[in-house]
Amino acid sequence: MAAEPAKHDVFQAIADPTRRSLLRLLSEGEMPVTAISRHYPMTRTAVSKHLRILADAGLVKERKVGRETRYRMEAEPLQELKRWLAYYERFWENKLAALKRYVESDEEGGEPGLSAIAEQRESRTE
Amino acid sequence: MAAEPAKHDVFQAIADPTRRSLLRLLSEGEMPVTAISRHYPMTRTAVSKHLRILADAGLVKERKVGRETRYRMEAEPLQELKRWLAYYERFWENKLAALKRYVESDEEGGEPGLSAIAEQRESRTE
DNA sequence: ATTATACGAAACCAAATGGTTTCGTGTCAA
DNA sequence: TTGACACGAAACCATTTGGTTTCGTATAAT
Repeated sequence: MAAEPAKHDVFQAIADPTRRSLLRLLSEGEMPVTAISRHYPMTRTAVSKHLRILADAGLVKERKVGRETRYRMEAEPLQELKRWLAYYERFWENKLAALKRYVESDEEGGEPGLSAIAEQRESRTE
Repeated sequence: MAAEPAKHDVFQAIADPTRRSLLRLLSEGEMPVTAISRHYPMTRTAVSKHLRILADAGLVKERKVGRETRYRMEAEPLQELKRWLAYYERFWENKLAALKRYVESDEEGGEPGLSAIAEQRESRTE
């Protein structure tokens, strides 16, 4: 019972720059298709298809008002992205913490655990 | 001077489920290509191409050791995703806060500002 | 009633994507 | 030195993607 079919997932939906832009635009409020498409250098139909993909991912909802279809953003599905990301945060946080220790100790001899960071900081100049 | 060419961006890189899985796998540690590809129902070459795309986005780094190429994860570029996401968090947080107020007040008459939530909670059974 | 507007569906197209097989090269092992 | 192993490059292929134009239909305006 329940649950959307979700033919397109959130990761795929936000992969396209135009769709990310659409999301941003709609975050300012509901808007009908023609008004939306005025912001883009492509046909209304193309924009409409992007909106469909966003809708499949649950990131926008449509509402018919007279002869127009108004779209609005739905941010909730982005929580999945946030959860996914949470797993990886510790990795860059560890590295930042290590870097901080390294800088504060201001020693030059690179301890083994920090080699990756040292390498990164030197990656310029051959 | 400086700055990666970044032919592939992070959003596109993580759009593919296989690549997300690769990232997860490599988060456990450095691994050579053949070992990596044993986890997937596709050829080593295919995996190699996914790794290339991840590398283009800066999400993995390679290191040659003897005849093998070992890959490791680099989480930092995911910070871009985090920053992107930060903009949208307030939207679902607002909604959650509104829902909380709604539930706690346990009134039945829907105030105008909460119509979207009411609608959402009733969306079944027409 | 007629015309104009707003939109989606359909058919179509070029390019990108995700995969394959085949082959060449560098490196380790006998 | 002769294999065997690890890998990437290249050529190729089917499907998906991002876009177009054309058309039909519902609603609003005259």
